[in-house]
Amino acid sequence: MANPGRAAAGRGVYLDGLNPEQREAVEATDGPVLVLAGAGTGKTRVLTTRIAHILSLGLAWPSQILAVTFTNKAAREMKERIHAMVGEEVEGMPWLGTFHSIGVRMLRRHAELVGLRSGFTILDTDDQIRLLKQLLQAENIDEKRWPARLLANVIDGWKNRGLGPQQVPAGEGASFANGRGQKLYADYQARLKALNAVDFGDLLLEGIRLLRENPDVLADYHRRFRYILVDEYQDTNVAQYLWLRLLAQGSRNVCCVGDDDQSIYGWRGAEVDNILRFETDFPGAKVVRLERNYRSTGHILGAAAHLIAHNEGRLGKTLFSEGERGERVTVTGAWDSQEEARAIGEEIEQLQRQGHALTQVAILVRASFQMREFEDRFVTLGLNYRVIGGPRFYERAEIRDALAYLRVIASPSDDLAFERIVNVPKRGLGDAALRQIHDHARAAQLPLVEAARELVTSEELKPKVRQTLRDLVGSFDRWREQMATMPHHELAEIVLDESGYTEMWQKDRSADATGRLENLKELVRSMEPFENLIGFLEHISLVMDVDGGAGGDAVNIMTLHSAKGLEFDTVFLPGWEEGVFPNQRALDEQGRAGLEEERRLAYVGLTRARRRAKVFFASNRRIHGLWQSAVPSRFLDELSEKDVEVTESRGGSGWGGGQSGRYGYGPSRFDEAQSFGSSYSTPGWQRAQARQESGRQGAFSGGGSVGGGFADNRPSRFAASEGARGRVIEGELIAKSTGTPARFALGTRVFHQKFGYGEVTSVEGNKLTVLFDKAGEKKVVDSFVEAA
DNA sequence: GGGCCGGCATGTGTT
DNA sequence: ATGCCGGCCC
Repeated sequence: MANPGRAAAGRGVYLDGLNPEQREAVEATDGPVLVLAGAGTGKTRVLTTRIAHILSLGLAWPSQILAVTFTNKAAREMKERIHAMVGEEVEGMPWLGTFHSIGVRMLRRHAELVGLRSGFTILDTDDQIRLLKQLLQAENIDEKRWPARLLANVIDGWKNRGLGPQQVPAGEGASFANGRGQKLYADYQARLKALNAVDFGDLLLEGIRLLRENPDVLADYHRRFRYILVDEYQDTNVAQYLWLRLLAQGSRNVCCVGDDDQSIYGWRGAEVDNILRFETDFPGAKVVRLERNYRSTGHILGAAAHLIAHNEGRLGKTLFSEGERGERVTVTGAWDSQEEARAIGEEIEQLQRQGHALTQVAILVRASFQMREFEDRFVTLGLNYRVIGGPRFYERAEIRDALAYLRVIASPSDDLAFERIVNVPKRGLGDAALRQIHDHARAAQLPLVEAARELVTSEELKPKVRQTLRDLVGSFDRWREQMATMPHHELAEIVLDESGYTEMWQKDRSADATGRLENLKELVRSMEPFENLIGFLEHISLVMDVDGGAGGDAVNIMTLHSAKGLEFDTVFLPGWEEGVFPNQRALDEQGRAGLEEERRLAYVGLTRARRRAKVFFASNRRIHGLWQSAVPSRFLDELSEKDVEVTESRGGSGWGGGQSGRYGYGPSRFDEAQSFGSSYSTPGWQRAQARQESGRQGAFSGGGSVGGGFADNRPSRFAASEGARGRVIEGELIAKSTGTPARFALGTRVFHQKFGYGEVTSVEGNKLTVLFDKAGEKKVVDSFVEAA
């Protein structure tokens, strides 16, 4: 099977350093393979090395490999890593990307076969909902009772399961608006076709239809794709599974990598069953388990393993590590959520004093409302933090408005974009005018812009409205002409200016207006690298993400969901209370399945930690403005005792337990408060109080600009810095092991504020291991020591 | 057409 | 407690 000619060049160099299981997964190129890759077992490495291996053996050309991921970030990383291994060839991997980007690629090539034209637009959630709203209005459905948002979810759910309007089970079509769900779905699809548009779900669903209804096209892809690789297989939904299965029927060389224990997206349509059933779906499949963990210490793995063992219906893996056992997982109770935040803040300051980088610390919460407490606390302490996740750049209203202008310029038939900005800024083209344009468009079978163009030559509109609309149409014509002669980012600036859009925000005196103007500038800047406007718009319809700078040294705050795939030295896991985590709604709506997914989420959280995992719970928490007392999470009891240390909250008031049984399960070893003395006079507490008084200036002037935390009406450092940055990506979170020249050589004598004098015994990028004369061996970041 | 008030929900979130 | 949306009034 190997092609000796190509294999000769540097054979197997890339295989060095793989463990036997990883190597097995890489080398099993033929037939179906399922790689069950536990947390921190080198999953990405296996995937990328496998591709390098296939290329290096000459088994396939880069263009003959289909490699799918869920996120752009994952695709980007994979590209980079393959590139590092095999060089230029990766440029020729046109089929490495997200399910959706590959879906678009296929649909654009064969658009006419599914009733589209090749230049179809891709609607995002916002457009989708506005469209559905129109349909609901047309049907006279009470939007209060049946919100468009809900319908969008219902339709997405159907699409996730690979169901077209005709395939919706009868009972379910009735579930929305008294049985009108299915009809609305059908109407919606018809509207999309009329608009020459698709939504995200269609990118797969129409892809499936394309392959099913056109055997020649399918056969073509079968010939093309000699190898198929899928990342995060546990997150695939039914539609993705069907799509993959169709394509994999060709070569049958399909390799899926995933971890059933990390399936946390069931609520979004992911089917754990896909991974559980792999061997049935692909008979003769080889299953490789990666269980050797390179990330976490023994105690962390032990606690996580014991927890996840409470789930049924797993494929079963047991992670092991050859590293040290390390520190036990700590469990700390606090009186309320404020004390929890205070205790965590103190532990972080402690770590900071010991020389730990804040980028290596993360707080992982179940729900975003928990973040606020930490933000407040950290602002008070002057501790830098960054919130990862949250509203994304391209979802901001001002960005979407600006994009709508550009969309209308690029494709005059984009009615949804036109509707969005026809009266933004306010120019007197309200509902009445828009309705007239709509009516004419429907009668004349024209896009809205064209209908408007005709309408202004008639007497139908009021003179004032007619003039405004004529000007607007004229502006779009002018901008469209300029598109040919002018760099697109300059055009964007002109459009925002001449349309009055920039001015609208300049006049706006609300607190976030400056931030929005910043965002618009950032948008214009982000357009520069693209070849032209069309290219830019195509990119952002699929990549609703912007690379934010990594920012300075700051604590990472994010949800457990967005932490998947990341790792940190120290992980704080607050809010382990019944109702919060496991989340009550997950239990109510999904029962046992919901509980198991919550448990997997806990497992994901624990396994993000390399060296320290610190779990917290509070007895009282304010939820929706009401103080509620809570019971420690059942997950606490599911951590193995030998791996856990129950510590005292620094605030020291314990949690006043004794409320177990409220949720109908047994007593907990965390019910009793006896291990928590009331020690309000601990040094930490005194210091915290001192800080609260004197430390205020630190909150506002302290350190880098990463910290946000100002609520809406406070000075907009938040909006201007963090706000513009949006999502932060993984890249910088892991300490660099190469690249930066080491500041200290082995054997150098150094001095550390806390540990005193010592000698460098190992160097890993910016991380040093130092044998201190008094304090013994410690790992420190190089910026915290100086040459002695 | 614009601004104010009241009702309602308020898990996780990629493409 | 808080924010968002829709309805209602000027």
